[in-house]
Amino acid sequence: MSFEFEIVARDGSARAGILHTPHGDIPTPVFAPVGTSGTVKAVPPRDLRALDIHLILANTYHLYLRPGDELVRDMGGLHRFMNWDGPILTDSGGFQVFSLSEINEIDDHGVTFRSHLDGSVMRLDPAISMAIQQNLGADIIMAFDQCPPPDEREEVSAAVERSHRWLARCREAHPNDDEQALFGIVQGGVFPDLREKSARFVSDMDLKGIAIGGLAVGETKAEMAATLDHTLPCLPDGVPRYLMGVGEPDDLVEGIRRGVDMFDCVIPTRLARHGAAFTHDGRINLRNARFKRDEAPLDAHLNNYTSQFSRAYLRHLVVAKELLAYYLLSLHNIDFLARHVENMRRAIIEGKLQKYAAQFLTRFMRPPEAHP
RNA sequence: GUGGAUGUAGCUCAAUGGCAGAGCACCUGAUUGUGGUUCAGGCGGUUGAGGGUUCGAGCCCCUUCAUCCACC
Repeated sequence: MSFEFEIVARDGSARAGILHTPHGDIPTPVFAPVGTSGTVKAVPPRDLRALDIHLILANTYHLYLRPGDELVRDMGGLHRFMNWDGPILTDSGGFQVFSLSEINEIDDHGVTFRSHLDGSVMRLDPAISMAIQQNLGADIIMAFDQCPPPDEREEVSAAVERSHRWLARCREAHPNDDEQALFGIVQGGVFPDLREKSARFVSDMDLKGIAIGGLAVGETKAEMAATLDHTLPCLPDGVPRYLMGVGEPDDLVEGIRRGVDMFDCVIPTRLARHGAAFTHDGRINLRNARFKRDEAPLDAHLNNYTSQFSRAYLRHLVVAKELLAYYLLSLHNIDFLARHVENMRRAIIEGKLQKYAAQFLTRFMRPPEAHP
């Protein structure tokens, strides 16, 4: 059992690689759909395999609250529990503590909070997060960090220091990377000096992977790109870089062309729940009345299971709040992002990433009124 | 046929005789380390019809139409 990362091709700053994990190899760049409660909502493993998904993210915070990490452990671990035999990544639970729960107290040791489910008082700190993630048994686990608003310097600076101390404690609590690889997380908001400082600190920890956190949380796309420009050159070359919580199709382009290897995002399934779909001509909102009698499939340039249904029918399912709407749109949106990343991997190997990126962005970012 | 009640936005309903409103629906937009939510904005009216009183009527008076209920 090992976590080796091989880089198989480069195109400028972008890389294509293979990450070996106990549950299989992950071709990178890779996009990981996110699942609450240990499963990708509305899309079963059978479909994810059919879509050639190589990695999924499961949420530590959600599983900790329900059904509980010890139950998952007793049921044979997350892979067996959700019947997914491919690689799994768990987040630390920290982000949701800050975004979903009512914080009671944050101190240098950890966070006391109230569950958003039943209001009960809970505690999370580096050691607890490591223990939970060990019980869950994912292939890749994340350090417990603090993700503040990205543009308040004092708060960001304090969060960087705190996240660094917490990373050291995670390292102590999780010395064995053979079965589970621990990834550290770079913070620093939109401030270049803080990012550089954090990147160097995390790089010195000799981790199996390094994540860039604290982005896609309210800053502009230009700020995110600039932050990546400041951060990625400070990271070691031979270690996978993971941009957390990203993202939208254009963000994946910007990340990959700068050398990001891994992404996760809720957006394909969240958009599905909101009745929206990715297409090569941009995002569409199926609630729009203009699709009422549209017989075309969602995206003429992406053939998948959902293609056999008309936009008019899918719109009807969305408006009627039918469960099938969430399923079909999730399937389509996950497929869109997976194929998009796969195309970029192939383009890197062929030395044509910039050409692909330019063509993709030109179409995808066209103003809506120009769409067919 | 008699008595009573009710007629206001697509729907359900507000509005001392003083700028005709809300919720839902409909039409847009937002949502980036998951709760289908939520948020922001927009369209929407000859107050059933006709007449009268009044400075001013959705509201008061008369006529009429429609719907519902009760009783012949």
